Amino acid sequence: MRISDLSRESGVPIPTVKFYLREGLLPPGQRTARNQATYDERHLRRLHLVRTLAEVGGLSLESIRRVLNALARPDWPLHEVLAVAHTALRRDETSSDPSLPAARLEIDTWIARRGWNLAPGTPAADDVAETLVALRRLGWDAGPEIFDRYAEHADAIAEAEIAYVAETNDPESAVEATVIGTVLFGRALASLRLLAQEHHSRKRFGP
Amino acid sequence: MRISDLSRESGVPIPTVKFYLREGLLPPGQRTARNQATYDERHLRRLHLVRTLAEVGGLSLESIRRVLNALARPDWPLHEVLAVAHTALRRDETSSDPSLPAARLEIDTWIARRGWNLAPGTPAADDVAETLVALRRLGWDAGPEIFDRYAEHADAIAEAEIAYVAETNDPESAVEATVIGTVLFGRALASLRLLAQEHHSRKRFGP
DNA sequence: TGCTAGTGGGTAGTGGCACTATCCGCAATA
DNA sequence: TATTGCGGATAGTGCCACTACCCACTAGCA
Repeated sequence: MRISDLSRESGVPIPTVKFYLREGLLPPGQRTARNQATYDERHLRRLHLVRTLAEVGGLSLESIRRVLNALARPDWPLHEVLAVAHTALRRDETSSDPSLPAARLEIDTWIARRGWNLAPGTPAADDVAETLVALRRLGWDAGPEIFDRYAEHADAIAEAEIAYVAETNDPESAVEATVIGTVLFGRALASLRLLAQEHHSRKRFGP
Repeated sequence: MRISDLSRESGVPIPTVKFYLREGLLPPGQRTARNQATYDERHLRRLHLVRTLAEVGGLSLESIRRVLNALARPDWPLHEVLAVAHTALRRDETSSDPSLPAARLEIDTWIARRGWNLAPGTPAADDVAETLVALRRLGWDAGPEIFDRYAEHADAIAEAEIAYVAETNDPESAVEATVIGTVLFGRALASLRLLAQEHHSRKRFGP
């Protein structure tokens, strides 16, 4: 399989494939001559993965690079991989709102009350704190309890998801399923929420 | 309130405020002279909203513009506003995968089986179909039922959300709450899922 | 053997997005 | 009166994700 086959099978233009190779998002092919190399199914699969994470998941190439590093370590314990994937998925900017540390403490207390056992400093908790700060800035008189219902459902969803990957025996598949699942089902959940909103909105207010 | 006050109160640099004014994301102030104008609380609030949708919600300025158009029509029936908000929130690219129409049909059938009553051609359903296509391209042998559990929870969440805005009497607040809630609680739900994943992963595999 | 399409590798250029800088004549304020 | 700030306009910046072009070289066919 040469670069043109890779391009045709995946629908990704050749210059872009070359770009991914340069950027290290795609490992180099097997060299057969000074200016020739062959690629295999794994390259094609990786190319699909990169494109899917970028287009469906909306990740930056930098985030994708970090996620792929997690994939390169299938020997890691699964919860390490999950942590790396979660960190990789975070967008990098940090809003430096002065009231964020206080909100973060509130969220930490609330998390503890929920009985969730998390590594201290988990990045996703910052996102929740940031959302709380944003709500207040927009005039909502909200405490962390406003997220209770969401947390309830998130817990049920996550429990099933973790149970699912725990069933998988092959560690490499488990790692990949974790990364793909985190991104793709995250997107699916968001879309399904919108669909459900539309359904209930129609039921209540619709024609 | 002059432009410098607006900037100081919001933390947004003056050139950026000017930029938002030019782009129509912020309505012009009350002119008091050829080169003077005053702004009020509503401008500050709008500025906060634009920044929050951009930074926390990750929306493009183009999406924000569309969302703001929905806000400009508080007389609309709420399910219209919701539809506009949902359309505005979609990222604009359309993956032209050849197997997407078929997947879309599968999703439509599945939606009907669920008993969800939706406008035909709802954009969010395309996103679900796209996710299904992506999963298959990555080797998952999946049908729409793979989303069953997510749909279950999304339904419960959305029902509570719609019930909440239905309680609000002031139509203007209801519209704004709808837009803010759709974006911010969407983000919160995603983060909470990651937190819950970490909790359950630790419980099962952790130290 | 000769010919041409294709290849890997490198450098440079492109387009879009979200700002950011600078300049101008005028207004406000000390 | 002098300085600071304002609004409006035009132009420039930095980043990101490609995309174009060029080169010497190779594969595959005539």
